[in-house]
Amino acid sequence: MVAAVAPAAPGSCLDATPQGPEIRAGRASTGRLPGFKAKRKLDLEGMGRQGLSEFRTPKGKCSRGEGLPSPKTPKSPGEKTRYDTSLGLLTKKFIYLLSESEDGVLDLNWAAEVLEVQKRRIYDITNVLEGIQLIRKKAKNNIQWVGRGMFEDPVGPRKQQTLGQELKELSNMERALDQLIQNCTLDLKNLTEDETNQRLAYVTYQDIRAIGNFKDQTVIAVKAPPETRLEVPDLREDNLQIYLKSTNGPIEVYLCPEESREAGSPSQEAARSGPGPFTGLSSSPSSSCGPDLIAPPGSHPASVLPWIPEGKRKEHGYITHHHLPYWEQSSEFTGPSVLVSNGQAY
Amino acid sequence: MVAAVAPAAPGSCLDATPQGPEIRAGRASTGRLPGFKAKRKLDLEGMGRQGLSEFRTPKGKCSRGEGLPSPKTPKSPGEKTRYDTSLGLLTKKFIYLLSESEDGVLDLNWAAEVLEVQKRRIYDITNVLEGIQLIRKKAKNNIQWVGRGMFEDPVGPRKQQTLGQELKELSNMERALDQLIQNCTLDLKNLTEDETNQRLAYVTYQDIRAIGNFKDQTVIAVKAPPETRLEVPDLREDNLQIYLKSTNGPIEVYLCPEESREAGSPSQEAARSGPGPFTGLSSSPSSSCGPDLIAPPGSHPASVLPWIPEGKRKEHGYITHHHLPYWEQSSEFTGPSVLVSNGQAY
DNA sequence: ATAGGTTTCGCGCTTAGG
DNA sequence: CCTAAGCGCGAAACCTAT
Repeated sequence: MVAAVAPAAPGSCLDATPQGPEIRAGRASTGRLPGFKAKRKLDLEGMGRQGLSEFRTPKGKCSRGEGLPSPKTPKSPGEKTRYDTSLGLLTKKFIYLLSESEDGVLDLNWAAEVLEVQKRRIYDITNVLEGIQLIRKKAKNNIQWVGRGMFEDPVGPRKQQTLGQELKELSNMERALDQLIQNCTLDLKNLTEDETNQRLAYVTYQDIRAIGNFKDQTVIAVKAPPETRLEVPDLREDNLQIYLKSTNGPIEVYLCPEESREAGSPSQEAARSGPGPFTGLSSSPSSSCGPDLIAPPGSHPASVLPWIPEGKRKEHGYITHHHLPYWEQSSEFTGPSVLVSNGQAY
Repeated sequence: MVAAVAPAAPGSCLDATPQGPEIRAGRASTGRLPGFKAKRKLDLEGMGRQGLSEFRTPKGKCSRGEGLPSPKTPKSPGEKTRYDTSLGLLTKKFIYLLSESEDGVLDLNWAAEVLEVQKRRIYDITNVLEGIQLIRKKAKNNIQWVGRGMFEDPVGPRKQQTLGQELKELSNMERALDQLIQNCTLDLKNLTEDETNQRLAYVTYQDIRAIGNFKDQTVIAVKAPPETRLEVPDLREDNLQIYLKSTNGPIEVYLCPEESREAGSPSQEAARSGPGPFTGLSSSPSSSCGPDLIAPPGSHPASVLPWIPEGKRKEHGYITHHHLPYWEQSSEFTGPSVLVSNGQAY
């Protein structure tokens, strides 16, 4: 359609015996006059808008930082140097055109026209680009850009699509789960805020002790205001420290003693303080107000703190959380009601 | 050196009148017999190890998922179809070779030999690849792969190097800081473990209250065994819950009352319990053992818990952390001694 | 410079394949 | 019969060596 060597209009000043390479005898078999490309079409055809001009012949010296060799031979102004028609430059132009059109689709014929080259050359480019899969044949005379090709990370188009699919599915899954979580949260909130429920929302000493996981464990219940922070720096074994901070109110902590031991003599074991890691505060026979809320260092499963008195159960709501806006982006330490037990998060 | 069309040894069975395309009269100017590529070298030359064989002629149908058109014409077994010699396939092989050699340098002559193609074709490839700057001419007959070319994200080689540099510097910085942290930790550990220091390592009620940050804040000191876990789920504002778990021992919590208020009547404000978020446990006038270690919901800066009695200071070591092995990979909640205050981590 | 040798590679003939 | 592309001639661009 486009290509085909024009027989040279018999009167064109351009074709009239140019000073191109002397017409060698050889290869004359085909009626084709060497030198000068005869196709031009007429030059109109808006050609790719602006840009693209930056690819023009680097006439003067042109400080070519990288890329193509560096076009020597500034030669005569009207002549097109070899560089001007090089595949490399042409490729750049081609890629440029490709980048222009969003959706990365490009018509080869149009490209050939705009770039003023034989279609043949375009094929050279597309073939290679297809090889590295940066491009794909979309239809006749139509190719399409395809992101990242093989290199960089060897994800074939197959794998690529597979992963894309998987990603989409996982996203949906996540959204669904988020929805569920939100629902649950809301339900819980409503359940909790209900006046009726509030009266009954509590746990007794035994309730907690009854939980299997708490068997032979030290159980401490802590109530702290919103935004309370806790930190347990890991020093070395044997000892442990925790930093707690609260802005919005006091923190309450209850040590839940084991049911098995005779409940009622909490301070009994507390006296048995020894040279453990907690020799400090814990072992001090507090003097200010009654029994310290402390268990001695040596006796792990022991406990000495007052718990919710059985008779008063009605009054105590353990699961009383409400709304609090989270300024905190760290979702780690925000929220109401804390129940600390052993190892596993609960 | 390598290329150059071999004039065909006058006796080679291969070149002796091959059945290639009939020798057309035209273009005979140059003494060159068409058909068959005359170069072969001898086929030895280990050729790029294994691999590459996967690029061989897709003889049978070959379920070609993507990429090149799909080579029809299984044709006669000995003949090379047009697909076999296509630029696209060749490019793939070429890129493969390139990927083989680390450092991404490749000798074009060698490539031409291995791939069994005329050098000319290699040039077609390199020119295009150079165009998109995926490749760079390193030297004569030598090109080099260059990561990500223009598209994808326009990070020029300049920017790239800059970022690389920055990355390295930051890594060093990080290492240095880690070192410092470790030093500090060690120092602190030694300081703490020293018998002499242990006797004096404590803080008094006033000491803490004296800290500027704690002005008008509720301060709670918590001592918990290693591996104690705490969680403060973020529900909604206004309310807060904390979950605490400890396997290795009891947790101790002290509420540090404000100095300003007359110290001595801790239970005073405690009685003023109201319908706040902490109506539950906190407001209950505990019956089991003296005053509850709780502050009422409404009065934030209030406190009611017993603190370290002034007279006993000597006994109490607040900063008594020792070694504890961390099974936990989550370095969040592991370690001894906790001091909780307001918002900012401390 | 000039000549001779290489390496690159524009260019378009020719043809496989639909 | 026409498009897509393999293919290779031979010139330009590069190198030495004279």
